[in-house]
Amino acid sequence: MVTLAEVAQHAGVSASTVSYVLSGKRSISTTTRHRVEQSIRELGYHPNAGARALASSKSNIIALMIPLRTDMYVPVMMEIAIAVATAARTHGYDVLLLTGEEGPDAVRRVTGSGLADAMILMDVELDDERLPFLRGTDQPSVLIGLPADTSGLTCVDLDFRATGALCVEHLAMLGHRDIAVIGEAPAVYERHTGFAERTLDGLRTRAQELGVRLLHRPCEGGYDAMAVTLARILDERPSTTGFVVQNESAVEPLLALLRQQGRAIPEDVSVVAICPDQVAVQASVRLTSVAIPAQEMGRHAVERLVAKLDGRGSDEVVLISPELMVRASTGPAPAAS
Amino acid sequence: MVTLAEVAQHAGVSASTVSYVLSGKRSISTTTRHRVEQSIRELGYHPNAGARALASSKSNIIALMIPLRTDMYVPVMMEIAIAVATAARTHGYDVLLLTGEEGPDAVRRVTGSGLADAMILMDVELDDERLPFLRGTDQPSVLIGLPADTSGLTCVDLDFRATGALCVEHLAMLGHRDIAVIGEAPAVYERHTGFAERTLDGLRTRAQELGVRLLHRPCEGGYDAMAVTLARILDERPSTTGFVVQNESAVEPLLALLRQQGRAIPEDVSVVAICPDQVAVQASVRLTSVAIPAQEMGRHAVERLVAKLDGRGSDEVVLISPELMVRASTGPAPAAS
DNA sequence: AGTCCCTGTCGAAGCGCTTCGACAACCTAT
DNA sequence: ATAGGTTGTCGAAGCGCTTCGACAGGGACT
Repeated sequence: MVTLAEVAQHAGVSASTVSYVLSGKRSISTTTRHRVEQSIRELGYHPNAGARALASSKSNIIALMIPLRTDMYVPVMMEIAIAVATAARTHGYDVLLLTGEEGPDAVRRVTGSGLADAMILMDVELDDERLPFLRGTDQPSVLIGLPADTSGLTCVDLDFRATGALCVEHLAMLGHRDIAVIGEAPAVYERHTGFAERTLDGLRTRAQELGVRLLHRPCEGGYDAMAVTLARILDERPSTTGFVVQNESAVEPLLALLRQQGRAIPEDVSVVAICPDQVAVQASVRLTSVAIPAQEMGRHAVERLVAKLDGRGSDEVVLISPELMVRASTGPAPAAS
Repeated sequence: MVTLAEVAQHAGVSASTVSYVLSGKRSISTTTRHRVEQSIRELGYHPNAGARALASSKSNIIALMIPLRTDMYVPVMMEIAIAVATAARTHGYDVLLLTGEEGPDAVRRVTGSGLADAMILMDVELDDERLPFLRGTDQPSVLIGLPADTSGLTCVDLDFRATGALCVEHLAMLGHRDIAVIGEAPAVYERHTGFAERTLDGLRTRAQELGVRLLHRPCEGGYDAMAVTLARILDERPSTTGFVVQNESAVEPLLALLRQQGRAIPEDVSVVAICPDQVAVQASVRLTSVAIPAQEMGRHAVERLVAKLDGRGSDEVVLISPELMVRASTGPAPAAS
């Protein structure tokens, strides 16, 4: 393993000079710089991460805490994770992957050991148990998701309340008066995941404002669960003509079931999905949808974090505005029969 | 930040003693140990990762290189990543997330800087450009996937050849004589991803042995692509009654299309999928499938790697035996009309 | 009583890097 | 010609930990 000292010797300069060439924190003559760079290349030198971290108390690592459960939005999570890793690299950071398993302990461990300089938390619950510790430390952090109390925190998220409102608006505008919401699995609501509740709030509020009737039903993904849920909904409100689907894995089953019952999309019923664009265009009907901008969220989170690490930027909540893309799954409500 | 020295002082022992309590590398009297542990708890001490890495030349970090592209098996990748992270933690390792973006350079960077003690590579191509370097270094590594030449490497993968064979066998046993294979997207074959080619090989070989006719067509995921592909297949071989689907995102579209054409599953046509169990049971028909054991692969990879790091274990190829689970999507071939 | 061997503890030497103060060497402005 | 600034380089201290050799004290032997 090549060390700084060896490079210095090879280039005929002192170790500190090499260090300054690397960091650029002091001016170095062009000749010397070139000579050092040459030696680095020839010897194939890579600075030792541990020594660096020890001497500078900076690890150049960002910890990313992803949820352990895979009961929702797996592709979204993955996409965010990749976006975070990619964005972090462009700023010279590597990403440490933590699963939610250890919970608050992981946060303490990583902070305490100086393993990472900062962290990004995903799947934040409204009253997340990791938050008190995060507020109490000066380790920079960014949440992807929105807890109930955001004071002293930086958060990045899609504006799910606006997303809900947007979906209702779109359907209402098309004349739908009875809208059913296929929500996330009950477990998601039970642990008070912010985005699910906010979406619902947005849906309800706007529905009320527009005088539209709304029926919300949580639903596990999959065909069978969707079949049961749909039957109940149509039983309770046969006049339903608009659907908003939040649970990605319920989308395709819903479409199949509706078709099977002889309800044409979008002639008889309209469906709006909240899902990644890729899902929306790959479905059996090109879905009118509000996209979940995973990439953008990941990138934003890293940028906020790097800003904090550089002493720029402060606590703030970044809500990304939802955009509704009209495709082939929504249309005017059928004339009342 | 609490240091070893502070703990030592608080406990009234020397720093080395605290270190030995932590590592257990020398015997320590029960009294002293308890006193030290008490101090550690009281002061909330966490060993500094950088210092540790520097002094011991071990980072206790495993690098995990995941593919950047998201054109296939996203949930599988995610599940593996989570399994790796979880398994690594139980062995005292953390996981560094690398995207394939940097390619071989990332391997060199991480190895050279001592950032990680070992690495796990996913999405290995048959003739992967990262392999030469991996062979040339003494950094332990495990591949998830199987390259063409496995000499000097440790690999973990599902036995995709056997998987292919198993699918054909099952259909042949049920009397199907004409089988169509819905493969991965063309791009996957173009970059010579091992698993896709091996599966195909397994399918073809067994088909020949059993005297069954096989038609293989790559297919992008999604509804429209599947529709085109299916039309071509049925045009070319109208007598097709068995399908093997490898591309996860083609499964549901295929089912929908078949139904739409009035072909009943499993009365008229049988479908075998190669996909995670979760997908198989959530589909609109409970699918007969060979599961991709993501968790198991991740766990295995970590265990092999830890064995190497402990000086146990050597290069070897672990092929997980496929298991075909019969569900509701396959049945006897219809009598020839 | 003396020898030998454990067991438990300590001190000190690094690990490879960053960073601070020092200081030649040179340039510019008096 | 001299004082005052720059600029480029160096030496040394130290980051917090691991680990090696040393050694005191106490049993178990001869």
